Amino acid sequence: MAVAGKRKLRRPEKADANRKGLFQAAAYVVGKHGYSNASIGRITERCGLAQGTFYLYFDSRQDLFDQLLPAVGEEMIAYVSKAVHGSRDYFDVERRGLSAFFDYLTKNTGFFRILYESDSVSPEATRTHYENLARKYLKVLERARAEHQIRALTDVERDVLIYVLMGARDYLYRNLVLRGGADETRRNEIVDAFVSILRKGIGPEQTTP
Amino acid sequence: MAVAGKRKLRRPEKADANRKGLFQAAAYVVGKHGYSNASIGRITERCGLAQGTFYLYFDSRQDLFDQLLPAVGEEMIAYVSKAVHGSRDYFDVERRGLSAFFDYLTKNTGFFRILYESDSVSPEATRTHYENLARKYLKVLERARAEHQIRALTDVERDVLIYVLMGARDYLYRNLVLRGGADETRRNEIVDAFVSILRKGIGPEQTTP
Amino acid sequence: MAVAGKRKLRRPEKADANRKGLFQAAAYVVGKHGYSNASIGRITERCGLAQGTFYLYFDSRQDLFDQLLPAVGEEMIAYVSKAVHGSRDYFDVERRGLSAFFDYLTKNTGFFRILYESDSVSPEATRTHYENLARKYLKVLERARAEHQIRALTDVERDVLIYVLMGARDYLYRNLVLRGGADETRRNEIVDAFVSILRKGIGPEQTTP
Amino acid sequence: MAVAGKRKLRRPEKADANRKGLFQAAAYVVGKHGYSNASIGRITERCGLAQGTFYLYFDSRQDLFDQLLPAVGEEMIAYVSKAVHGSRDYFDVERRGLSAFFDYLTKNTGFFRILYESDSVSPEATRTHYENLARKYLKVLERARAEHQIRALTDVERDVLIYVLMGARDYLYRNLVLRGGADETRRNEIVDAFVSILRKGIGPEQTTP
DNA sequence: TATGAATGAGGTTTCATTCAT
DNA sequence: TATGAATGAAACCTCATTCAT
Repeated sequence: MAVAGKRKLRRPEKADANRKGLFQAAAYVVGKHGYSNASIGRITERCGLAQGTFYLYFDSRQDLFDQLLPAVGEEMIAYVSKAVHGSRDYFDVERRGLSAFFDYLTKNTGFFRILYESDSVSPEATRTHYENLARKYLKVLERARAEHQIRALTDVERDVLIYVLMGARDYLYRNLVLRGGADETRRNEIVDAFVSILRKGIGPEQTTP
Repeated sequence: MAVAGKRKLRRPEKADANRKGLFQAAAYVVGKHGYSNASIGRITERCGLAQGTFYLYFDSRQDLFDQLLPAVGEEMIAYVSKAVHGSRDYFDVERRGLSAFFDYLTKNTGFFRILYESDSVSPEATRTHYENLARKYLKVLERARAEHQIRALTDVERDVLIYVLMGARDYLYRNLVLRGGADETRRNEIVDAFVSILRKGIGPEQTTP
Repeated sequence: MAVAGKRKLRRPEKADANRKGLFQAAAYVVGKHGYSNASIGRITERCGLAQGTFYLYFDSRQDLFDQLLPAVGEEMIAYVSKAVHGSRDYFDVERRGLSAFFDYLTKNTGFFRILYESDSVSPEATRTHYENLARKYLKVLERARAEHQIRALTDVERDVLIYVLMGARDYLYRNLVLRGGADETRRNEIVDAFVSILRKGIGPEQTTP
Repeated sequence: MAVAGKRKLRRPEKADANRKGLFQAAAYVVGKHGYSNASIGRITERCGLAQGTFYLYFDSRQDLFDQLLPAVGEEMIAYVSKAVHGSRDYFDVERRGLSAFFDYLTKNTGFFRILYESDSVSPEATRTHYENLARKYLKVLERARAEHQIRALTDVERDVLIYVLMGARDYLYRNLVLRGGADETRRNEIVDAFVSILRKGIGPEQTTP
């Protein structure tokens, strides 16, 4: 006690801590039980606050839900961004990116559920998240093209590509990694196969005469 | 009365009708209000049955949810299958398939929600649905390969491809068609762009010396 | 049990009984604790039903409050009407009416509170009640005039009179009877004094030269 | 700073200002939303104080309510008193008094609600208010009698009269002015009709042989 | 087989009051 | 003296499920 000093939080710091605590608790609870079972009671209990306190930080349960995915989404994006830093070329970015995505979701299974249920609970939040994501993809693709690492794409091809890439990460994780229970070796195979298809497509072999 | 006959449904027929009625009502209500707001009351009201009657056909609300997506999913699959019948080659199948998928979801916006929320409400049902779908894709791919319309794929490439295709349909519809409000022209462009990427990939152009 | 027969209520009878039971319980609870403390829990507990059952008979708490005063008001009006039946003339009607009103409120102290708080809780209900009452007064006054028991009144005088009469009953009860704790003798004096003022007014005596 | 002086309120002055500010805010909030919706939060917010500060000036919410009506009631009484000053005779006092009462309530609709709901929230406050009022009436009547402007009244007649007058103001305002939406002309008619009834009563005309 | 009244747990939200700052 | 974050007890309402008819 005499030693302390550090442990005591000033008023505004405490407020920040509570807010963050509620976000974390919400992420945990929604990730584990789904939005519809994420009651205020469960959330506040988990971070040691009273139910009423919740309303000092959020207008309503919906208000929290509207902010949840964008908040946790940034974290995921940051994780993946960091992982792809220093890649050799565009296809290396995709390889590392998909791999890091698998990693992140494996470690944060909750994020998975937050993401997938968000669409029905808060379309707005979902839209924001996907826009954040799309912006990221766009930047990467533009640079890749500038450096002639990928072929020229029409505008619509580029838009389509962005969502194909997003969808791929999602579906590959859900169906092959999570449901398929893929170990590291298998995950690497998956990643390689994906990059191979992405690079070459699946058109028939050119028979050079 | 004893004479009657035509108009009156026999016992098992009536039971079947009720069961089907409940499914349809559930599809409508879940599609419109989401699983969590699909109360037994709303569902039974919509098909003119009493609340209690529900439990003669389903063990519980969950039991219904576990059966709902596979049931309505078959319809969607049938719709798409029919649309691709008579295609020229594999890429024509993909073209028509994606187009038909867009059509179906545009006409049956309810299906959309049943599908996307299903994952959190009944993972089992979702798994079944995606398995049905994967089987379909597999058959098509095998035949395409047999007829040399696509290049040779490793086993893992084939698995990856299947889920990339599924994810693409999902994400393209959600983000470009639905959210983007694409008209028919734009939808055709999207479909073409997708098939083009699928066929050729996005690797850099080969510069022939 | 073998004897029974009478005790068992048929379905629709029971529904009626429940509805009436809720009304009575509500009248009691509101009369005793006021509208704002008349929780659904208290009301249903008092008539031995579950909280949820309440909503089979009323859309909401407000819905009940919107119906409460008119319902109990009719009872009061009927009580007073019966008491004035067979009066000698108009002033006898007023005398007996006021007396009966005092009686009714003394026996049903709850009514008092239901009436006075109703204005802020359900203006609609209050309006309905006062309209019912005004109609009653009007009829009595018209007949009194037809039989030349009161002097000719202008239209606005008649309107004013009606509300003066209503207000008098209210204020005399509240201030002299209830608060003043009047016994029967005193109550009779009050009634007589009121009728005397009503009949003669308070203008200065005519000094006949 | 040390120099200052004028603008800064001394300690007790500031306390007084806060107290008065809370009263005013409470009058506004109760008048607009009713007692049951007059939360401490709303009241303090309106006068720019913190919630906790409330408890430096009042023991509890109830404590405030117990003082509110008498406080604002004085203002109304003062308004009416001023308006009747200089009247010709007693009936002129009643005429001007009723008229001023209508005026005051029309301008201060909030007072209306404070008054009518007060009975259930704080019977004590209500009693005090009506006693203040009754004293006023008594004085006026005594002088009127002394000057032979009204006929002789028994003690009980006088008591009854006081509450009939009070009830009349209340009911006429509520039902004919407020609900009836009376304009100035109509209001004057109402006032005149009331005074006429008050003066002459409604007994049948004397037919002088 | 079919009904629908009845249940009661559980959810979100409000708010008077306290207390460390 | 003044603050406002924190509390936690209700309150209203919904709904899956049961069961007597």
